[in-house]
Amino acid sequence: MDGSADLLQLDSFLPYRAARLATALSRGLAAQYEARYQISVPEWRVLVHLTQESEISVRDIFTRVDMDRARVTRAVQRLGGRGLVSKLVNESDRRLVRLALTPAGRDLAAELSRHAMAFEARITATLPAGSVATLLGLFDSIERTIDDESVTKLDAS
Amino acid sequence: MDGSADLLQLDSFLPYRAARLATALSRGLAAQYEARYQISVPEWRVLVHLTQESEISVRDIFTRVDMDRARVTRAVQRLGGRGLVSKLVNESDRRLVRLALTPAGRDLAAELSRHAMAFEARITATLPAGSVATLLGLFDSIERTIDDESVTKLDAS
DNA sequence: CCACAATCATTTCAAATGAAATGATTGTCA
DNA sequence: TGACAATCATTTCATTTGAAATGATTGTGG
Repeated sequence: MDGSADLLQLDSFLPYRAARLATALSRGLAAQYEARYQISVPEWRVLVHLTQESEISVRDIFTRVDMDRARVTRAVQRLGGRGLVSKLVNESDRRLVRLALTPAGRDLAAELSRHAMAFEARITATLPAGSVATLLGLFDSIERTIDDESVTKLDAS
Repeated sequence: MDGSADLLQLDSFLPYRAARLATALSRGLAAQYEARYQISVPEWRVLVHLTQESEISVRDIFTRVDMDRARVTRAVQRLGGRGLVSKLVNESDRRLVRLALTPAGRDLAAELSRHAMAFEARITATLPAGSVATLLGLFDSIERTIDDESVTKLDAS
């Protein structure tokens, strides 16, 4: 009856802490590449994603990388203008675009990857062994639960 | 010598996964209140922060809540216009503003808190016991390491 | 085969964002 | 005390964002 249960503790509230962590990591990482290579966060994501597989479409990227279509399109435009990414029409389905790294883009992406891995290594070096695996596993679980929740809602409508 | 070490695996890259998790949680939470109460994410943060302590300034909020001054100012303006937050001049230092919840703001904040806690409970219910404490502890460590890193850089300049 | 829905990428446009400038007030130190 | 730096909140302005509209192409049911 003391009412304490209806006061949210922001500092231990997971969505808020996740947002704070993501911002801190994103800023820390961007400090490694933004000024030096003139690459924005959306551009970084597109470049690194193109490293994973070649010959993919705009849709392939934005469904996996948590950016909407417009953001991917604009990042690709800037990267294309700098000769880092090539755009060809997919002849078997002319609605799709075939994106790929140019040689210059591949070089830059490799450079960015090195900085990114070094940054992550510095961050995780201070954590107990196995922490990253623990984090990734919990992140997976949480994302699945959120997906289920929104699907459930859609069903009810 | 096979070169695999210089390819970043995006799906297990902590900054990327943290960003994805934060977006998913933020969207899932916002779905609980945005449409129903006409409250944006920055407004939500200001309201809930005002729940923690009363009589605080714009600066108090944006230093703790990971939004810049302009964003806090604008959120407060909207909340003030709806009669949810009051703004008074701090007489002991007339540069500062004394922000506080109005009775209507207090009611709404309590309502939002309930939804938020219920949402978090649904998310964490599926996780192993103690997971949230583990997550928060690791988040703390990572944030400290990032702070140290940027401080180190400033020292060198 | 052909109308119509669906999908893809881009563009448009209004709103949000954040860095820098501004105005007001307070702290400092000579 | 009085000039000057520092701090607070707000505003300005150029850029970014994302929802919706558009145009182009492909899938589908009759």
